[in-house]
Amino acid sequence: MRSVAKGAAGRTARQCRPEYPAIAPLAAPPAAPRKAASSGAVSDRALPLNEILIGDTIARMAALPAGSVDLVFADPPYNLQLGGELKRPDESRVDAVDDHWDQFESFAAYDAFTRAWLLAARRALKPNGTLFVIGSYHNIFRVGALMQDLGFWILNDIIWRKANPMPNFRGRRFTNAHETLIWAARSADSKYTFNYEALKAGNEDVQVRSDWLFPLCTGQERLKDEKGRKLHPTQKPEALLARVLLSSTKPGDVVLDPFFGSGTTGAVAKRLRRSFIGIEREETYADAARARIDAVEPLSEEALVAPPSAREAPRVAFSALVERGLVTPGAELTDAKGRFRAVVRADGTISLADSPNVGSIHRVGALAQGAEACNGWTFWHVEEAGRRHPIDILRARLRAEMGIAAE
Amino acid sequence: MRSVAKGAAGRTARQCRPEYPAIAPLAAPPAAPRKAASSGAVSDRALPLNEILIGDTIARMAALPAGSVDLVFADPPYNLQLGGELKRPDESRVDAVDDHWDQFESFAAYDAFTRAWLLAARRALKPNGTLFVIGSYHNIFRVGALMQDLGFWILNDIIWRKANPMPNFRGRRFTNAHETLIWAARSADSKYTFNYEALKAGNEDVQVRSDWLFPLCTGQERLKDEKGRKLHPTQKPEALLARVLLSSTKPGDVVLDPFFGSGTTGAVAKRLRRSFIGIEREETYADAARARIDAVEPLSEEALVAPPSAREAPRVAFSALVERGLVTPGAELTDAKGRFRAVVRADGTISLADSPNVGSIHRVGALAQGAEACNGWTFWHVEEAGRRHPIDILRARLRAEMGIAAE
DNA sequence: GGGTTTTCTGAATCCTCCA
DNA sequence: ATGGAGGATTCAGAAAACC
Repeated sequence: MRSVAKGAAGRTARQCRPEYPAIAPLAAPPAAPRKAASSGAVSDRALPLNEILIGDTIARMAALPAGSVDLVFADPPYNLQLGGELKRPDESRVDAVDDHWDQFESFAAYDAFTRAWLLAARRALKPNGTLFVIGSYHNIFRVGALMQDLGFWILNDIIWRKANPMPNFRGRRFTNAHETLIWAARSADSKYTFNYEALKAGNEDVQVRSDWLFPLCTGQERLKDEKGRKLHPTQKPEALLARVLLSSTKPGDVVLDPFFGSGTTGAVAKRLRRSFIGIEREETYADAARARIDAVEPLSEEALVAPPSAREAPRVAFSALVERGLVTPGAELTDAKGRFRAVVRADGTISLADSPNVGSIHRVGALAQGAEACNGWTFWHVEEAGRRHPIDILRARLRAEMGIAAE
Repeated sequence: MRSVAKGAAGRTARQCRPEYPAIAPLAAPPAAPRKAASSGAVSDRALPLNEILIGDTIARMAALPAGSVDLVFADPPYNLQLGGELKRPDESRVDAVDDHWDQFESFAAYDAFTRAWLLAARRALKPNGTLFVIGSYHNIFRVGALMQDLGFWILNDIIWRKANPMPNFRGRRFTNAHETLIWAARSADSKYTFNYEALKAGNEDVQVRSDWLFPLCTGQERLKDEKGRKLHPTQKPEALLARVLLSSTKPGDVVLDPFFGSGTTGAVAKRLRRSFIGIEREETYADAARARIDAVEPLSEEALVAPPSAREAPRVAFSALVERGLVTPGAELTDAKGRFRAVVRADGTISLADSPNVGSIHRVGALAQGAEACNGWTFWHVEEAGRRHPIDILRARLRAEMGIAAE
């Protein structure tokens, strides 16, 4: 890593890892199972896939079939309330976001607008769909509270830590160095998509945290107009969208972006072989987005195949191991240190030695330790060739035999 | 929608506020600026400094003199959606968690509670006071939106990035690795305290960002009960509070914590020579907090001296330099590169070479560059011993002569 | 051409005193 | 209250300009 071994304390700024977290270029199981995009369902055929709809986002969303999209990614107006112009210490002027679409009469007006588009987005979502919204302290609290009011179930709030934020020029506040994303399911009982294993595998085998570090969208990636000025005031970095789509969608899924802008969502969706629906009010932005997306080459399908996911692997009962002969009834199971012993029964239950207790590998494992719960697959071991292995090994062997890859 | 012209844009923000509910009557005594804690003002004498008040926080706050505290730090409860057991703020049970109406009911109850304590805190704050609230996605959005509704002016949202968060055991979400603090002034025109220079100096001379990295409160710092279990479920790390107090208060300031809990705010306030007022409902916590705070030794005053701050240094007019002979009338001033020249006049004004312009060092510096504004102290240079120095050097010399430290 | 320096810019609620 | 003036204030990264 770095050589900034400065004292124990290590303050904030310098402590951030300079390198950006690698995005696993692979994230999701094969597209096949979810046939959303290719199925012949009526509602699907009505979906304007991979198109940019021009007009009022609420009306456009209302015209989509209900329950038809897997993910909504929304980057709504922030309702910045800027004072006079701001200058840098060198007297140059800061190019502020003063576009008309970011101006609202009042918090009440902003709330009404927010409520309306959130409702429309919720209607468009499949029951198991999820929603991401990005914002700053100017608007995100209002958005989050309204989401809760409308029945969205918040899964995480996520911090986009900007590697290179604009400083605070007057020295009157902390550098505003992040934006907030809220990730929510359509309702509390949604069975949403979260590609946990793939994310973890792409993150040096540790869980991905709720704080993400990415640089701003600058340089070549930033779209420019014919005069070389930034085309859109708030273009988001593709890396951010890639993390969003890789974490919460599968290839083939449909992503709706009701504030399409420069089309980052569409570009990343195409690259990652997801479908998108964009809604944008301004033709100028839509035209630029279309050209941008046309130039994108999708990644190869192999690049998008996920590593085997334990969670999504089909359940294999211990009894199946017995049935298939990977464990013989009467075999002895022990814990890792050989302190507890149990005997395998023909029905796939096990019985604890020196006790009348019979039950599942999990239940009996818990009983043996006096614990409330226990993962029998990793607790119990079998001896093979003089070495102890967790029975999870046998399960993996069975899965391999069955030719089960990922899902 | 309004069309906001560039120049007039400044008023946008202010126009948003009038329609919000009127704030509780605030007598808002001007409160002798800094020395509040030590001054003999009547309202101050009534302040229960460095005490823990037992009881309902809203009632207790209402009994404090209005406009009497410099900072409120609040770590409110968020008993929502946790563990399937839903409680209203008054501790009554909410029956059906999945009932949408009840969910709404509980949000409404939480909002009412939040609104009430925020109003009470606002009343207790001095006009130039600020408020920190810490929370997670369960409650922070509601709190933030209500703060805006009540007229608080958000200065920053701050992310406490946990160095060692609890992992997500189910693998169904991102590791919840942060909490959010909202920092807000009592109103948009508050002249709040922000120790910018000191913070920057302690951060390798770069501005402190809005994302702070601290470990959880563990080990010796974590209070334990007689059975060795953690005494309080959400004890905050002292490092976090230290950053809060060091950034937004001066020694001697009064800090109110309406959800005192294990007393971290009090312990840190005492160590940093701030006064505190704690409010806590549970005697057990208050007892532990009292013992904890009693054991704290305040830092030496020297350890708390603020570094020199240009902003707070006494004003010295350029004419004073002329009067004292640090610059002689007729001396030549140039910019750093020697492109512009001006001559010092006896009255402390300067005249631009080859032009009829006469005025202050700032005005003439701006004129010379064709800029709108200019800091003459750093723009203009004098030559001494063959080297060019900004005239700011002379000012520093005069301040030293006058024996003026930096406040 | 290659290495170094300068310039430019990014969702920003960004000053304060005194007359 | 309001206006004018004093004078305080920036980090990282990429691109352009300059040797």
